[in-house]
Amino acid sequence: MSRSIRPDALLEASRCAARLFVERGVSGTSGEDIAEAAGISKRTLWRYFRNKESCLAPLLALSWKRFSEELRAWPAQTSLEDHLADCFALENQTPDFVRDGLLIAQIVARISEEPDLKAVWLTSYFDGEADLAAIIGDRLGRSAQDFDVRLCAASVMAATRVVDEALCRAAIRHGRSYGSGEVAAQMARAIRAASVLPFCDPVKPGFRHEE
Amino acid sequence: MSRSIRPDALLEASRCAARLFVERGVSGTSGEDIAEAAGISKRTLWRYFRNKESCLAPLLALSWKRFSEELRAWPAQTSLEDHLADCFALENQTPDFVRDGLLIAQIVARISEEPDLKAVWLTSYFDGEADLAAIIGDRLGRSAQDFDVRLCAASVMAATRVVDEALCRAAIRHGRSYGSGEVAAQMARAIRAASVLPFCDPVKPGFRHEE
DNA sequence: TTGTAAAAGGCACAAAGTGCCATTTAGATG
DNA sequence: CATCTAAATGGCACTTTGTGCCTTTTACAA
Repeated sequence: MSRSIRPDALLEASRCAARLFVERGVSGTSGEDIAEAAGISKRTLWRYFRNKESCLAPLLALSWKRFSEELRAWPAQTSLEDHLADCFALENQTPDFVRDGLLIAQIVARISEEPDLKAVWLTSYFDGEADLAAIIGDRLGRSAQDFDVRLCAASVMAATRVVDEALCRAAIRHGRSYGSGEVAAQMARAIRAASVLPFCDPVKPGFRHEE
Repeated sequence: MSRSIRPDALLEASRCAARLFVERGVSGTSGEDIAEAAGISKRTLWRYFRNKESCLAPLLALSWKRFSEELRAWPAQTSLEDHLADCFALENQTPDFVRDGLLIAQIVARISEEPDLKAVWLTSYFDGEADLAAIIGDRLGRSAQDFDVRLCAASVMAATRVVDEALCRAAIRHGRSYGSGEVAAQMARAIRAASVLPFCDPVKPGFRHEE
């Protein structure tokens, strides 16, 4: 009767919720369904998550975390295009990442019908803006609190979101399939366009952007 | 006992909810409180709104609608700076607009503590992106569905959001007060910076932006 | 005035979410 | 290994949120 220890039950529950939301929609899946699928009690479910929608948040946050860590590792001498091409190359992705990415893509393809999913999804981008500001700030030798850096981060995040949404919709709903190079190129183009500050090109260490 | 007819009970309920959320927080106000304040039954409240948070949506949507209508009326020969200065000038604002603006500012100043408010707030910006894309598209002689136009709209919306948030926080939480000219200038600067496409300067009728 | 369609209300009920306390579990310690 | 402890989980009663279904009221036209 004793179960094996689950090291990250919360994240696993988040994945279960995502799968159910995709299969049956949000209103079609109850808290009980999610708890059962995740192998936890309802009480624990509501301890993990504030409410039904936010069951998704940890999965989205993880996905952003993996991406933002790759951005953190962006060498100062490399252009955005080259770095993203490298990040998105399939051989550099763990199977876990790919599985989660597919799940998220299915969620994103549904946001126009599911206002609750849309809300968590938007929130996760918003929450990522501070990280992105830190990355951009580092690259430019500026503070992450600098207003222009925050502005730039918000713009770039919005661009990322628009591309994500467009690609997910096209892929899931219209069966369009994308090579990793194509994804990297589209993303790089959008990010570059949305960059108020010049962080996309190779920068010298110690470089400091002038107003 | 017969009450006067309320022409826009839903919007009024939205304002009541906003006031209560500001006074007592979201979790501190029940559906019953909102219904009572708005003078409607609980049943009607839940017909008006999908859930507690989204009670705010109509107020936020109205505020965006008023702003987007001013942007729609932006003469092609006027620069962004001049037009915004005009829009924000106090003598051009109805008392209603000002009252709602103050209420919204109080909400926005609280979003960091209220995840549910944050979610509706972000959603309302997202929902406005299509309008903004239409406005930008018109100004540039491009389609609102054009990918670059949507990208630009999303970027500009993000910039608007960052400025809104910064000003509301500074005003409400730190007692900073802004003249309408100052607000217009900050907003114009951020929007211009975030503009991927050149829609901020006077454009000739029939002008068509080249890739 | 009466007819009528839409909006609002009442009420019972389902689902979401919390408070409180008992139980289990993972380690630490002797 | 036995035992102790703090944290995580579960159970259960209860509140709040939200819906289904039906009745009543309201606006307005004929």
